Amino acid sequence: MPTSPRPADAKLTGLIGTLRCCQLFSGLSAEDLAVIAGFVVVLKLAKGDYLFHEGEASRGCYLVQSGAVNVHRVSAGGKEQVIHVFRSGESFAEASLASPTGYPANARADEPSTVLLIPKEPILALIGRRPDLALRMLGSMSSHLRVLVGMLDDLTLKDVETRLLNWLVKHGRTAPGGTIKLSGTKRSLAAELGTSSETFSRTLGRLRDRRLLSVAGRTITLRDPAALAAQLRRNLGET
Amino acid sequence: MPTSPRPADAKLTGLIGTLRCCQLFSGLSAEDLAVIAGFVVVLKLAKGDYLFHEGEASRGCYLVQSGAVNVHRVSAGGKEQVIHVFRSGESFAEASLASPTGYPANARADEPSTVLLIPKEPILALIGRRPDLALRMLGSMSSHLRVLVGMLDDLTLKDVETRLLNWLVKHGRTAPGGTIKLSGTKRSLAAELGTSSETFSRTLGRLRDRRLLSVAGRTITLRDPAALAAQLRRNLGET
DNA sequence: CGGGTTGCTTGACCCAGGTCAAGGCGCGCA
DNA sequence: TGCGCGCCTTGACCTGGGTCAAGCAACCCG
Repeated sequence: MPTSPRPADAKLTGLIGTLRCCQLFSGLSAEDLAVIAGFVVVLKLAKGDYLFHEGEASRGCYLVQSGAVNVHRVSAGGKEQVIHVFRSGESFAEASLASPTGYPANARADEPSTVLLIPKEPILALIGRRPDLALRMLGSMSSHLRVLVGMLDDLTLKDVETRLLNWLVKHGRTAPGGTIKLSGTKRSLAAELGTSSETFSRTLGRLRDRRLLSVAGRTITLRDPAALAAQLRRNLGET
Repeated sequence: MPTSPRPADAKLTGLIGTLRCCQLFSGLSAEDLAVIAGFVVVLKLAKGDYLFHEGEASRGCYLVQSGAVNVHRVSAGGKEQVIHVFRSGESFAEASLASPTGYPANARADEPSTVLLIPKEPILALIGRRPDLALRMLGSMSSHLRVLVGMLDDLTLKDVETRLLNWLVKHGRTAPGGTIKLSGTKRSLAAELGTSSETFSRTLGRLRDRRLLSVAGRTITLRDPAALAAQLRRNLGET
């Protein structure tokens, strides 16, 4: 059901609404938001479309309106390392704004997605006039740094079971009845956790055998969230 | 040989010199530099002294004047993962300025060091007045992001030999006669490369057996830099 | 309906690299 | 001069997890 064409101003107010409720711009004044909405570019992506590739010159930064964007690196041998999957309300590639070296990674839609491109020049100009926006960007980048730091010690200090438990516990908190519906394939979740689909399958199977959860297709049901959390704590403690 | 006490203004101009030649502040006007020099705190650290620990509230960000500061995380089990070793002229912990969650890692001097603490409140205030400084901070953080991203695929996509080769080639470029003098112990270099001292020793030994380099105490001599670089390229290509 | 295609699971195998343990070596210090 | 203490090196061993390969189940489509 495609949205019917609307007058430009209605589209603008819709945009402003989106901008207002994202972390990056949430505190800005209505007029600043209007300025931003004025130069934002709306992009519709099909699953598998690339937003940018490693090394390309920066066009600007991005804000996910709906869907999921997978930011990853690929090694010379073609293996992908997922850096983060950004979902609705999250922004990324701010780093490319202030750096001459272009994008340091690749971004691809893992689901059909709508993404706002915030072009480089005008947003930099606005930052020059609105120091609080600069601070906000700094904050956003600092949280990305944190994510990366978190990934680092995930990958080096924790094994696959621990990473999976961590993911389950985190996503289980917001899931009614402990039922988690995967948005993508299991393979893509495996990649997000930095492992292969085989190992993922085995690890999940082990938890299932221990009656800690049950699996039906793309739905995972946590049967014993407390025990999962306990196991997670145990794993973290002994490494 | 401790420096003799000097009049305050002489100390200030010295400081300004240091500030001017670091990446973070290099383009600022003399008066802005003077303002910064006015609130900077000089810290002398002995080897092993901690600058901050994970979770502590941010006091500000830091600039290394001399020595080496090791920023790392430690797992529940006590293992350390080095994030980066910052040396003279480099700044770090900018991320903590704009984030309410405090420092996300630990920082410790790995050698006797002099570090400038740039306190949070005054530098934030200055950023509010100098948007170009904000852009500069964004740039600095974006390069830290790049470092982390680089570490990520180092740790996941490359083996120890490749990481070591990479390190050797990078440090060999600026070394006269291909002679590299380690600033710390081999163990600490191993940690920096994300491995154990045993594996490090073995890997280095293998390169020595292949006549690509020679080792004498803390001095590594590259006998065949071209072959090292070739090997590095080969390793990167096939993974 | 029958044959692709795509995704999941499982078994078998292998290997990089971590850990434990046992020397050697250099150095400061009494 | 001898002792102790960090470092480094080397050997032996073990294991997490990646890879290859083979079955399966679900689904789409002519």
